[in-house]
Amino acid sequence: MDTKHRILDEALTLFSQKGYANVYVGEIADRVGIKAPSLYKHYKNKQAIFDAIIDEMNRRYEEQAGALNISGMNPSEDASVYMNISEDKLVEIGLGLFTYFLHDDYTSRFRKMLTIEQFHHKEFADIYTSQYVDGPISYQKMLFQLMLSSGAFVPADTDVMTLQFYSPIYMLLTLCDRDPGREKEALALLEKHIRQFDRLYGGAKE
Amino acid sequence: MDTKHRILDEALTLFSQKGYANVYVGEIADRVGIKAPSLYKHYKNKQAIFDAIIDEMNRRYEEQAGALNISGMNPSEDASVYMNISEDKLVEIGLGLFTYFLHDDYTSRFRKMLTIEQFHHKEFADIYTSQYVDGPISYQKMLFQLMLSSGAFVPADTDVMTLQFYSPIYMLLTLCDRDPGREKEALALLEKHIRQFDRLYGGAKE
DNA sequence: GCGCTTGGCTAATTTTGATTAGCCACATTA
DNA sequence: TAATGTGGCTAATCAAAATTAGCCAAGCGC
Repeated sequence: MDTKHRILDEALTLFSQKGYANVYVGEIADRVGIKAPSLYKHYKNKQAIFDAIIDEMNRRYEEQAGALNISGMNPSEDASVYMNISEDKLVEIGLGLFTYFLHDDYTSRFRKMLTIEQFHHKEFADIYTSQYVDGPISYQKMLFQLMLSSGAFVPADTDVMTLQFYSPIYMLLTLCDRDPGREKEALALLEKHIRQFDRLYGGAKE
Repeated sequence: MDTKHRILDEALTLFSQKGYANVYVGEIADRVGIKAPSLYKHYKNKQAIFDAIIDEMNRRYEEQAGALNISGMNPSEDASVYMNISEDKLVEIGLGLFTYFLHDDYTSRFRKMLTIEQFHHKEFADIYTSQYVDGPISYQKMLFQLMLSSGAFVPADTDVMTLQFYSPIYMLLTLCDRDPGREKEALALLEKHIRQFDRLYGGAKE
């Protein structure tokens, strides 16, 4: 009954490992436990499977963007919540973001697929950038602005602060995508980074 | 006469845009200005073209590593050269690295190819990591250690310092690979980052 | 209990792209 | 200048994958 979803799921896994062109429909079928021609009962052709993955991705993206708008853009109710954000809290935020991105089942496979296809399809490049660069950065920036305005940090350019906070997360994320064995090392380094970050910028605290 | 090189060159360009599997030998031939079967006068098959690119890449890599060994690993002659490294000098180093990586004709295409193929071939993942993560980081780290030991910076964990210095360069590099239109913005941000970095860590200076 | 839809299968068929065969012109050289 | 090697071309051929045809069983609504 949900063979249709299983197909998408296995296809995404394969596309994220080998890229669209290296995956044969027979391979997808195998994983699902059916024969290749049966796939065509569910999708018009290979391309349609790919497109369905993109659609699903867009759906989730909008869903998530919506959620962020509610919880993120509107915390003006009480900015002081952020004032006393502790070093530990910052570590939690940073490592949480990293861990979520790295391990979330869907997200991580999708990110790898985007990585592989980004230079081929412009739309993928755009999605990638908004999802893994501009998105997180604008969210973090908003946080830092709040924290700054409530005096939690030494005054500084928030663009730079955000860049400095986030880019290690990003770099280590892509590193672990390539080599999952280095996750532990990455986490340790990331924690040191964030504590150091807090020390460098948090001079004005308490 | 040097059709053989032209083939490699065009192939690399195409592989870096679409990935090995999406490039047809006829396409490479077209670009070179010959017919597909003529390619086989120069290379045994498509795979051989690919392999030749890798070989060439390895050749350059070793060449470059050799050069670094001479100019980089052995500057113990006079560490004090680094003591007074100025903010401007640091900016120059950072932006120089960024600009070189981004624009060097061969390097940039090769990096994109690695990006596309990294999850498919483990060897590529390794090359990528050593070339764009571990390599630059260990080099930078060495620099910072020298600078620290000569008192140019406030004492700090060099792993973290290096991570913080380099990862913005890395992130913006991959951003510009995806979207060259953002180079100017990236450069400006990077310069601000490095000046800020210097301010944060350089407290002990002069 | 019958006609219909769903989703699976096997056995073609088609397409596409890589590769080979075999011919030819030109240049080099013994 | 004949022999040979090089690098190009057109016209096959091959192989691999995608896709289609056509059959069948199970489930289901009337």
